Amino acid sequence: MVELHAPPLGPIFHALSDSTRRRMLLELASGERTVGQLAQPFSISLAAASKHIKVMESAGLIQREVRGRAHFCRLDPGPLETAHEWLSFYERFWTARLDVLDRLLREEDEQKSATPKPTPNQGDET
Amino acid sequence: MVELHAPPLGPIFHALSDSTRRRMLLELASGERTVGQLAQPFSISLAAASKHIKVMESAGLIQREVRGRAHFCRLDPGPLETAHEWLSFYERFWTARLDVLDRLLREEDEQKSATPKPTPNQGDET
DNA sequence: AGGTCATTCAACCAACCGGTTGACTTTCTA
DNA sequence: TAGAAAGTCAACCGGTTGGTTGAATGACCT
Repeated sequence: MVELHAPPLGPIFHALSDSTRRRMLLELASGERTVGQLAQPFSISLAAASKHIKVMESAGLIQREVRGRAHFCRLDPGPLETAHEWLSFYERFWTARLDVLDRLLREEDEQKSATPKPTPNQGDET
Repeated sequence: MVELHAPPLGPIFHALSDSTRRRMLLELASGERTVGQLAQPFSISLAAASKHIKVMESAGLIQREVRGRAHFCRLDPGPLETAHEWLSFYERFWTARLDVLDRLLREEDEQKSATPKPTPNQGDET
């Protein structure tokens, strides 16, 4: 375990629930950005962008360094890892679903080669 | 690609941002549950639980089947996989961070055995 | 020193969120 | 068939959210 005091999931998922913030994170994946640089692609005021950044900062997703009059933000991947790990618990459900799909396709394939009927039964779907 | 029309991330992350809903999902990991069963562990009204369930349902996390007067809910892992995949994009950041930590520890270790200086130079960091 | 640049702060607004209560519909059961 | 049980719905409430504007705070530039 690397995270010493794992950040709470609520604020992390809440920060990620807004598309503006997700796009800002994507931008930060390319490197350090100032508040103004992060705000520039959006048609919102600087104050609104500042609020978005504060939401991510208090969720631990962003770290800020003030150099002169500019505030430089950089990505902190820790909370993203925390969220990723939380989701991994449910991984067995979607892999299981894929296994079922795989099994169904395989069975259909076997039936197709065993009984060469031109229009196989569609099942109860529709 | 398995998801035909990937569910939007906003509603998914929003659904996950509430701890009551996350606990309900955990409960659903053990199998099908009715609305009443999902509400029971919490000190909230049935109507409030019903709203939570509707939030998850419209995010695609839950599927409902009405049998008689009971509504049975079961987990749909698709949106969880979508969120997991989205987060995986940032995986390189936390693994990179671990690599750096690893490298630092390794270097410190090498220096300790090569030049047994008690206080090695800290570099230009600070 | 004065002006401009980068950013936050405070106040305000409409919309949404999580919760309640009470009325209602549908289904099961005695 | 009357009542209880399982849920939803609509209305309401206080708090939060995402946005705005205008003023304030520092830091850089000339």
